[in-house]
Amino acid sequence: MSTRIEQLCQDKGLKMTEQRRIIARVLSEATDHPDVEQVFRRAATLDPRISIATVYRTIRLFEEANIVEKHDFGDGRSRYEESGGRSHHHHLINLRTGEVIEFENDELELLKRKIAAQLGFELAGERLELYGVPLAEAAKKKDNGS
Amino acid sequence: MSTRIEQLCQDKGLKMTEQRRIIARVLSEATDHPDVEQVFRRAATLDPRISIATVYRTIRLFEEANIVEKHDFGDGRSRYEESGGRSHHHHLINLRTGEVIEFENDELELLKRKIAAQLGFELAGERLELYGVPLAEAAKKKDNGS
DNA sequence: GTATGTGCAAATGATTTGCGTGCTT
DNA sequence: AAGCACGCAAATCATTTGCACATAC
Repeated sequence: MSTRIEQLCQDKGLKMTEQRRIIARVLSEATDHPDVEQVFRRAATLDPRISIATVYRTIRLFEEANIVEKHDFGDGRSRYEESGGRSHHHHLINLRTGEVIEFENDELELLKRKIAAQLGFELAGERLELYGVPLAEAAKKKDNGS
Repeated sequence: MSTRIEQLCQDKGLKMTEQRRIIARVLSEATDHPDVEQVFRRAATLDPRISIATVYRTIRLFEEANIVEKHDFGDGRSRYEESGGRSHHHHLINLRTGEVIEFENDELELLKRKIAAQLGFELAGERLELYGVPLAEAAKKKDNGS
């Protein structure tokens, strides 16, 4: 009983192998949004007897089990993060630096559902990223609400 | 001077070849969100002396010139549509059927900008798709606003 | 013990690119 | 005429998969 992910795996009756444990740990500890290659490298550091194929397979497994979320930030590869690691949020990508900023917004959550409902759907998933340029490289002292 | 796209190409000083004209036309006339393969097939119908490599090159060219927008609806390939063809809109994908429904929502537009501004950014781009399941296969008679 | 997972390397699928030739300006 | 564009086929890149072996339950 270490990672929340390990728990979920057992709950779902998945075999808990050493490599899955490692990958679960890497994903749990990540504060960024690593791609498969990065997960692989971090995992290989903890245990070299791991192959990138397994990382792909495991991440896909976790994804299908809703244990991790897949993101696409525009570069070629897919990025991942533990679902529910923090509360529901979205990402804003700084186009100058590539930095990924997380945000959450209740109004937005309501609005998305409302829009889906108006179209006759129940919201089952979404993809939402904002891309922005700094308002003024120096004018960022307004986080308090100005 | 036929398509708006052709205009833009000339304005940008791009050579206007027959294949570019064809591809421009296909994209202009599309009411769906074709992938490269589909654009290729439609273009090849109009003029068989066109290769998929050219379609890739041309679509990428158009994309970089902000003439078309790229979308990713979850299946492997990228989908395209003419920018500004209609007003600014987003997409809701019906998870049951794969159908793509376009919608626009002013409240959402304002909210996105507001969120970006609060984080210290000017909104420069975004990616937003909703995925939904029909509320009830039959309860879709509510398009009028109920 | 048996089903399932893993490593490796080859396969795949979308997209890109080098090269020699053709067409637009 | 000169440069950019095209077609073709080979190359890339991320991701998937077949197969023989290893491991969790």
